[in-house]
Amino acid sequence: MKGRVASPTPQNPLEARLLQALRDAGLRLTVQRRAICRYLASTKSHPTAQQIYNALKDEFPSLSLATVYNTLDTLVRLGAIHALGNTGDGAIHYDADIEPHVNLACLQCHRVVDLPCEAVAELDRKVAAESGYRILGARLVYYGLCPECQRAAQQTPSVSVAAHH
Amino acid sequence: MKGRVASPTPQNPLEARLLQALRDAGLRLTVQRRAICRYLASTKSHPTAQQIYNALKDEFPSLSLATVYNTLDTLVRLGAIHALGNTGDGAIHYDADIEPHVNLACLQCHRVVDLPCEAVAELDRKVAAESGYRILGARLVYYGLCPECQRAAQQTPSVSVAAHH
DNA sequence: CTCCGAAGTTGGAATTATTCTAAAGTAGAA
DNA sequence: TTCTACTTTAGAATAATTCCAACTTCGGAG
Ligand SMILES: [Mn+2]
Ligand SMILES: [Mn+2]
Ligand SMILES: [Zn+2]
Ligand SMILES: [Zn+2]
Repeated sequence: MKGRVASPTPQNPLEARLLQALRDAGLRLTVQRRAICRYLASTKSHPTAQQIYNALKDEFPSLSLATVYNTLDTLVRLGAIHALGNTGDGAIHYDADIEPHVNLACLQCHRVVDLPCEAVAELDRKVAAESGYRILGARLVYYGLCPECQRAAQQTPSVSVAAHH
Repeated sequence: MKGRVASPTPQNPLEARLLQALRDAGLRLTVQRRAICRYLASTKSHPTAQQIYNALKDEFPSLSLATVYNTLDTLVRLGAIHALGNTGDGAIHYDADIEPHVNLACLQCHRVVDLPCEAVAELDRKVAAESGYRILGARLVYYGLCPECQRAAQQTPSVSVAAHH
């Protein structure tokens, strides 16, 4: 049968990689960490800590936002996920996909999408070889206005780039 | 003679570009904005708002931190400088050099240095051509431990990556 | 040259994402 | 099962950034 509550070996390879990173570091695989890893691996939305918390609090009512922050920080320090930074909404967005690619962030709607790009792999190699740094992660983001928000801006040409208030 | 108080046409091409971006946008070239642009163009240190403020407050005692934030925001929105994000010190670092290059951020000492890289120009072109976004800026950062901080970490192997407190 | 309105600056208050804390819970080795 | 170091938790604390309303400055009209 396909019953049983939880699958000990996750099908999602992204999720498996995150859990393995925790294991390799000698850290415990708690329910909370599993849930956060599962959520990170399940979405391409580049979520913030608050978004992860909101997505999980129904299933795990005792989950604390502090745990989400702690886990994200741990995963970033392990190099298992990337911290892309703020996209205009004041919160840091995270990316569980560490395969070489470029991220496009919209300053208007705050969404982040991926752009496959072979040149990034070359970049990774060059940085690893020449920088002398111990690299933990990358933040490869181009920011601006997505196609939809550009259209929306044209229909309401009221505020120019110079306008503050 | 080489007297006179201020040079109307700055020698630094980076500074000239920042001022021209403000002019082109129809914005006023105030003393504060000039000073902030001059400082941004004068350093390769990828400063934060507070660092810029600290560097200028002796020369401009009335300068407000709010003005530094406003000006940085304006320059970012014009695409004249890049917002690289937080490097572990909780503050956003800015880069007045928008020529294609990679930035290396150290999570320990919070310094950011440049790594020239021709592959980035290709990346820029690809993103401009294929993304459909109106690109305002880029945040091309690899983060980790700089050579110096790696050495320091070896001599004090007390706290591993797993240690929180 | 003087006046006026828009744009810009200022200091301090307000906001809020993130971090800190100490107490309570639990994974996992033995 | 037992033990303990590692984790989680709720809430307080921190501090970067934004907001605000009053004041100043700039550049053009008259
Ligand atoms: Mn991505
Ligand atoms: Mn740089
Ligand atoms: Zn958008
Ligand atoms: Zn360092």
